[in-house]
Order: sequence, then structure tokens, then C-alpha cells
Amino acid sequence: MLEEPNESPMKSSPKQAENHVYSISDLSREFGITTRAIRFYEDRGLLSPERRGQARIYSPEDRVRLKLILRGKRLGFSLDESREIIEMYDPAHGNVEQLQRLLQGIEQKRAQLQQQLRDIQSLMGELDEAESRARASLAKNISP
Amino acid sequence: MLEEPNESPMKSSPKQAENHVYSISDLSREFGITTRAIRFYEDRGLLSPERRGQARIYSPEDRVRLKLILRGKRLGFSLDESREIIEMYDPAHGNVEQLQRLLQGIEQKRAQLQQQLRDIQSLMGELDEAESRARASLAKNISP
DNA sequence: CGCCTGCTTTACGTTTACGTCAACGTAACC
DNA sequence: GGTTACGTTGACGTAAACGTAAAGCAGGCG
Repeated sequence: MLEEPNESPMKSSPKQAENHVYSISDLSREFGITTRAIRFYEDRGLLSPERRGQARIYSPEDRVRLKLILRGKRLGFSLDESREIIEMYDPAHGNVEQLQRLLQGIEQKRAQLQQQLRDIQSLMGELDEAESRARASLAKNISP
Repeated sequence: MLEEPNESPMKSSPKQAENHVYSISDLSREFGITTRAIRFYEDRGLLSPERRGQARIYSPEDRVRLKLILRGKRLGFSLDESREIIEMYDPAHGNVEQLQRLLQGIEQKRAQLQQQLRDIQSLMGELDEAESRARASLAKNISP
């Protein structure tokens, strides 16, 4: 666990409520991924942690971003897609045209998610049927 | 469009209700994928169409399988995963032990789909928030 | 007959998302 | 001061899912 190098034993300058930080292996352990993967996400522009010398130090915000990346992976998104989605959160879009493109992107993602919802619904139903058939077949094979 | 070579002008032997078949380009057009992709799915064991000479001819069942593959892709499944799911449908599992492994696999997939559902729910909510912020920012920028 | 269209196989190339060393830096500790 | 733990930057390797020619066969047609 990465610890703050407190010069004095007192909590130095509690300027913010959360000054918790993570090392790269902290995050790799927590999420069950390799440090290589985390560095790769940084390479692809999805993370940009602070540095203490050479070492990366991750803020709680970085940790949230990582969670969003992994959620995106569970939904089958590419890293580029996840990056786009994450960029939809921060309000770094002053331009009107950009805001409209953002709204368009949001609408697109929403449509995709609705399609995924439909896909999941049908797959769930089909799994139910498959389970029924399997259970019936089991009952027949166990007590013939 | 691939047509049956009817020796006689009469519909020869209507032994089955559906004797519709598809060429590989029929399917590629219908689903907006390349023939290369379809052949690749066959190579990976997801399809096994009949042959008329060298040419592949696809039945309605093959077409359904292809639809299942593409649905799997939308959900972020690998071709191996999609193959496993498709194999859950057909009742080619006589052995009791295999049936139990099948039930296990079904349960696993169900858990994964439920996780995806949760992920989609939260992402949808976050998209709503992002849209609100964008609209607010737009209103501010348009009539300051 | 030659050409076109559609299909085939073979094979090498590409992108994504990392895995896997290698070689090195640094801080702690015994 | 050597070792151990953890970190770093390359650099090369790899699996998945195709893309992209290249070269050839089969049938229809003007």
C-alpha cells in the first residue's frame, strides 16, 4: 500500500477531504487485472495518474475511471468506446457544436444499450428454455 | 440470389415446408458483414452449411445461427462463447454429467447477463445525467 | 469463344488488448 | 552492503477476428 511521506507526524495540510491514493499494484489487486493492463489503459489515453518521481500515484478519481473502463469491457466496448463514454462525463465541452455532437453521441450510446437490453432479454428467455429441456432430459435419464 | 435448379417447372417434391436456401452473399448482404467473416465463423466451428459442389448453401437454420452469432457479438461475447451458447440449444447431450455441466454453464451465463443488466442500468442513468448537464450548458451558451 | 459474375481456397497483413521477458531504479530492511 | 519488494521503460510475442489480395474454377450470355 502506498503511503504519504508525512514529514511531520501530524496530518499535514488537510486541504481536501479525500487525499487517499493508490499504487498501481493496489488497483491491480483490487480489480484482478495486471499492472500491464493498467499501464496500457494509460497508454491509450484512458488514465493519466500523477507521478511521484517515476512512480504512478492514482487518485480516487482515477480509480473510478478504471472501474468505468472495466464496466465497459463487461459490456463489450472497445477501449476507444470506453474513453468516449468517460469523456462524456466531464464538462470540458464549451463549444456549442461540440455539445450537440456530445448529445448525439449520448443518444447513439443509448440506442446501443437498448439493443443490448433486448438481446439480453431474449437470451435470458432462451436460457430458461434450454434449462427446462436439460432438466427434463435429466429427469428422464435418472429415473427411467 | 441462389435458386433451386428445378429440373421440371413444377415445384419438385415439397417434402418440407421451408426449403429456402441462401448463398453466402445473400447472408452477407442481409446482415451487413463480409463473406470473409461468414467463412471465418465456419472455420471456427460456428457454422457448417451444406455444399453444392464447392459452393456453400445456407439453410434457414444456418441463418438463425448466424443471427445468434451477431447477437453474441453485440453483447461482447467471443466466438467461442457464442459457440458454447448456441450449443446449449440443441439437445445433443445424452450424458447426465454433461447435462449437469450444461446447467452450470447456463447458470454462469445468466449471472453474466445479470451483471450486464446492472451495468447497462447504471450507464443509462449516467448518460441521462450527462445529457442534462449538456443541455444546461447549451442553454447557458445559447442565450447568455 | 471470351468475358463477367460469383464462389472457392490459400496466405499473408492488421488491429486490439494485452502477456512476457529484460534490464534497470529505488527504497527498505537485516 | 546485499537482498527483497515494488516500480519503471522498452521491446517483442500472441490470440482473436477478421481484411486484403492472389489465383483459380463454374456457369451464363452476347
